[in-house]
Amino acid sequence: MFGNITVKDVKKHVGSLVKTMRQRDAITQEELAEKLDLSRITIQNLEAGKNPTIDTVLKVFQYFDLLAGFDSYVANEIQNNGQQSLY
Amino acid sequence: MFGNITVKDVKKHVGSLVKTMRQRDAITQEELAEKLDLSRITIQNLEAGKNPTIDTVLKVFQYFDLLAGFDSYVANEIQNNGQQSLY
DNA sequence: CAAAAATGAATAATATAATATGCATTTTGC
DNA sequence: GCAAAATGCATATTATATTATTCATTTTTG
Repeated sequence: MFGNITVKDVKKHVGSLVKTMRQRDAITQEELAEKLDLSRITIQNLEAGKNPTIDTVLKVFQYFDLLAGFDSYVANEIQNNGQQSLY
Repeated sequence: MFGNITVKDVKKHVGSLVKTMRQRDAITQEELAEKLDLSRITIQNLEAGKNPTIDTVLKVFQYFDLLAGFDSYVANEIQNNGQQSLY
């Protein structure tokens, strides 16, 4: 089969999300980096789909108000998988 | 106000998710690490809410079949935020 | 179009994630 | 209860993410 998502794909998509949000708010990589106490290069690498730390990703998510939503997503997965279905 | 989710909180929750999935499948940290070509310490730190790379997180997600779902989540956020609402 | 700003990308230095090892504690299975 | 396995945690080393700097290219805007 094909259509299998790879880790690399997802990193690219996370980068695209950051770029999308940043452009929506019309701020530069430099401005975003300053606000989050990161360097412009880190933002650039993130947007380019490199391998950031989860801290970097979550700080950006927090800035764009995506953190609570992501947390809920994780909590939901725990709920769905923590206990085997009864059926 | 209170109830604000922090980056640290989310890292803890991601760690909890991994531990939950691993225990559901009844495999050890060592076994999971071997399968993903990571060390037991990396799995342990991940579960403990330390600061892993996104590669580590996504490899684990992939193993537990959470990767496509997460990718869809990201794609959805791009859709929701890429263009300002018309209303 | 021209100037300025922003981005992509490379190199080198620093900070830190990933790793190996060892040991104490906890959990599991008999 | 006891032995074995699994986990938590500490230190030291290695690999790599982050950073600073620089320059080429692209995009913006006046």
